[in-house]
Amino acid sequence: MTSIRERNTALILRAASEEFADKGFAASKTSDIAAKAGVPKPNVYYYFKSKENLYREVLESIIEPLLEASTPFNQPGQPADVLRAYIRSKIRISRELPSASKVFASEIMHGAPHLSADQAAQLNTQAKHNIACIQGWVDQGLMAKVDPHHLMFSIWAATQTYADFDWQIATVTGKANLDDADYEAAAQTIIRLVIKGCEIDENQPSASEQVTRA
Amino acid sequence: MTSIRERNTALILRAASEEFADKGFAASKTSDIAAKAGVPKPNVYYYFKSKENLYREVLESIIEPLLEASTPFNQPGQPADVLRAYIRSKIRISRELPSASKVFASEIMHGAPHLSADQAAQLNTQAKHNIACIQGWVDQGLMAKVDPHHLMFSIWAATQTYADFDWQIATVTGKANLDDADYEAAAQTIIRLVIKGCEIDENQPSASEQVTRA
DNA sequence: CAACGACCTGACCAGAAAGTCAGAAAGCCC
DNA sequence: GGGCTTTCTGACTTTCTGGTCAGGTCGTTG
Repeated sequence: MTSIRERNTALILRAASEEFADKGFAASKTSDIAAKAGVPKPNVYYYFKSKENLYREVLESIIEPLLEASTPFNQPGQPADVLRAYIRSKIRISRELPSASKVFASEIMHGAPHLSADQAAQLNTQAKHNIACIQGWVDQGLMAKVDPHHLMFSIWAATQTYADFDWQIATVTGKANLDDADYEAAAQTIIRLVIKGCEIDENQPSASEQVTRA
Repeated sequence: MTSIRERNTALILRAASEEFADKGFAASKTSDIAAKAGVPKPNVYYYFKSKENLYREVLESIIEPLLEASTPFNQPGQPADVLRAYIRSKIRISRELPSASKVFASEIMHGAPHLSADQAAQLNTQAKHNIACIQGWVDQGLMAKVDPHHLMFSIWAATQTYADFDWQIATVTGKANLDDADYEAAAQTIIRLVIKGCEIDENQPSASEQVTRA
């Protein structure tokens, strides 16, 4: 029974997520994390060797969900269905793991200095796969000729923003917290922009037709 | 001739922008900023009273450009034209003021603790105006019934991302820096998503027609 | 050219926060 | 209950960095 260990590490990890998300790595104090977790500071060092180590573990906790969000791209499906599922996954992450999401965003914003080469490679590989997948659809004439890189950047940004810039969203909407309906509206708006934006233009030849004519 | 002062404050301000953008407020050292600006540390304190003060000035430098980007909403125009102009302004800011943009994003991400009430109010007022403007278009049947809040969030996010998450963009595209063509492609992609997403659906009654029938 | 203020400098200080440690307490297993 | 490991504790050290200061230099203006 290492239930004490499990309990405490979980407690510390959660407190650390919130603290790092709130203030950033450098501005977060281990003593505050300890206080928030309800344990004495030396225990934080007992379970995690250092502040940086603790930070890395928080960061790691978001990598898997992030990779998992891309599963729609790893299975066969129509462009619209895949994109819809992907957007919903990303929105769900923003909603359910807001702190880890923010920590990740902050990490990326500062050039990912704590991300391991392996983690970066994993994320990058998946991203490139998704982009290649979209490029494939474009080439097959299944969707309009939209730049897949920029399309992905927009989707990432639009979905992440609900975690990262929650203050701005709260200020503008006047609601401290978004509810189910708000997240549904957010998902639908982004899905609409993406799906409509990817629809093949009526009075324009599709990519495959162009190829045939060339 | 206070040209010495002007020169040095500009030098320090630029160095500070980059440093704060790169590492965040807390992780930035005034000694590093001084070194990057090519002046001794006490001079930083001579021209700016404190680190926080310096940070606030950097932050302030982005407020005006940000407000200015909304000018398309303050003049009459067709929805598509206004949105197009707005997106291009925002992309331009991301490109031309990447450091200040990042500092601003980071500030918002952490709950805007250094933003003055006045600055927050200004930004908020403008944001609400833009959203009301879009809502007006929807009500007049000039565009599809898209939630204006979420539309704005998506536009903000999609355009900001080129400054904030430049590392990710560099990693995925494999280019250290985006060139003119890349920014043009980015703008066009976002514009396409937004314009197509806002187009009135053919086989759906517009808002004004609905009102007439009601 | 003198004198006044703006500007520069290296050495210094104070406080805060990361990290440590020796030993006490609590669990756990036989 | 005895002995082992895990967990806890408060007091301590160390390092780092924001901020200061006394005095020097420069440059501008009468």
